[in-house]
Amino acid sequence: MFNKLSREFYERDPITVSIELLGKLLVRRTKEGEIVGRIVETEAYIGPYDKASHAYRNKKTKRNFVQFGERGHAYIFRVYGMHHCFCVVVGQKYIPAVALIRSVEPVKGIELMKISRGVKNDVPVTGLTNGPSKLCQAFGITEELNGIDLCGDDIFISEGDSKPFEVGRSRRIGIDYAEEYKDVLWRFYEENNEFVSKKVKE
DNA sequence: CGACCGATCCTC
DNA sequence: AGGATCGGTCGT
Repeated sequence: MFNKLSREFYERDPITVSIELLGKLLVRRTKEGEIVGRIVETEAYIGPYDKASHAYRNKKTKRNFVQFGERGHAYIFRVYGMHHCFCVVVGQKYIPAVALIRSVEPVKGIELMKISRGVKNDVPVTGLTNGPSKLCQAFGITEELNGIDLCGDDIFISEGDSKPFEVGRSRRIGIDYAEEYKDVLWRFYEENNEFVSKKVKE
């Protein structure tokens, strides 16, 4: 039914993996049911030299230690004291690097997503998962899942269909503090997809 | 040990 | 444009 991505998929160049994650399916299995979204927007963060990365200068902390571990595990962190972001540890082991999943297009479990997001049943589906913290809320992803292996069965990423699409790229969102790294084009998205979180120049 | 602030979202 | 909300991180 699903064709789960292998460990080897994640053990490649972080930029390449971030691009190739577009169009893949994020799958979450809960007791309430299965939730699936098609990944339409990602960002790459490469710890050793990227000033926007939580692991800049290879600094290992209580928050970011998962980035230094096995590839294909989930790095989940809290932002603004109330929201979560979901990343995949990628790249050469054991260099800290991740692909941040910024937006997905709902595929299955839309009713569950609406309940988790706390929105009324008649709201448009476009606002459900178009942002890193929105999709975490929709998928029930919290820091309890930090470090979980995406090669397992509770949450994983699968091959999608092979329909072609155009890849857009831009600066990353919300990292104005990152000096010379705030302008690198490490945000990737599917062109003309209405579930991409926001338009950015360049 | 205290102060600062964010890989965001929502409402005004 | 501004508030919510809190733990990690860093400076003292």
